[in-house]
Amino acid sequence: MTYERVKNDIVVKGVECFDLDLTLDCGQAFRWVKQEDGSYSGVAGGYYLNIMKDGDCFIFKDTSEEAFEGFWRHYFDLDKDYAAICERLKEDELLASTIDTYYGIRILNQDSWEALCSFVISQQNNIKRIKLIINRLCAAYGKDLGGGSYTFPSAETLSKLSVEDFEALGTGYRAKYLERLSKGVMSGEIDLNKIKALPLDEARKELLNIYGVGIKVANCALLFGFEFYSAFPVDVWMKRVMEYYPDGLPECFEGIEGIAQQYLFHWARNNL
DNA sequence: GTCCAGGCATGCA
DNA sequence: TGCATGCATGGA
Repeated sequence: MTYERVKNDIVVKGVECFDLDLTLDCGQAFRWVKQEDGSYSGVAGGYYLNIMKDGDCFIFKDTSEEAFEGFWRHYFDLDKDYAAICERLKEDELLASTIDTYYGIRILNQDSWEALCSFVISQQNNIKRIKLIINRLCAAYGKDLGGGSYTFPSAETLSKLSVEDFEALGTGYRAKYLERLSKGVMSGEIDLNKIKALPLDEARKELLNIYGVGIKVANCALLFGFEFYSAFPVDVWMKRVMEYYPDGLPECFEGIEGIAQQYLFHWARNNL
C-alpha cells in the first residue's frame, strides 16, 4: 500500500481486495451512504469522509495526512493482506464460490464504543431500521460536523439521557440497555480499553456481563470494534449457514473466523 | 392485517 | 443447562 497527496486528497494505491459496496454496506457499519457518483460518505472516529474508487486507486477526498495516518489507514485495515487471506479461505468449498462472487469484503476497525452501542441496537432488528435509529441518535446527540453530518455521540453525552430519551429515538425495548450501557461506560464500571487488551475469551466474558449484551452482540462488537478477528457472530442468517458445516468450522478459518463469517453472512443474505 | 429483523432477559423445568 | 415467552418498531 502506498499513498500520495494530490491537492487536498489522499490517493491510495496497491490495496487489493477492497470493494466499497461490499465493505461499507454489508451490515458491519451503519453510517456509510452511497452517493450518486458511486462514492461513499460517512463519519467515523470523529472525521467525515468521502471515499471513491478510481481505477486501481482509492481517493480519500479532502483528507489530511494526519487523518489518514492517524485514523483511516487503520479503520479500513489497509495494512492487512486480504488477498492472501481470501486465498486461504478458498480452501473451503463454500467460501471459494462465495469469494469468487463477492470479492472484496474487509473488516472495518471501528470504535469500540460505537460498535457496542450499534450492535445493542441491532438485536431483533433489520439493517435498514438499525441505520435509521443510529442516524437519529447521531443527529440528536452527536457533534455537528456541518453538511448534515454528525459524529457518534460519546458515552459522556449519552450517560445523561433517560430511558425515555432513548425510546424517543425508536430504540424500542433496547432503550433500557442503552441507558445502562452509557452510564456504565461513563462511570468506568465498564472499561472498553481494558476489554480490548484482554484475551478473546475473557473479553467476551466481560461483554456478556453487560445488560442487553448476549453472545451474538458480544461477538459482533469483538469482531468489529475490538479487533478480534476470531470472533464468529451467529445470527438468524448464520444459523442457516451453519447447516453447511455440521462438523464444525474448517481448519482454514482458524484465526480469521470473523472474516470468513462476513463472506458467509453476505452469501446467506443474498442466496438463502 | 401478518411476518420478520445481525437477540436478549426472564422464568421455569 | 435448556427451552418458552415477551418485547418495540417499521418495512415488506
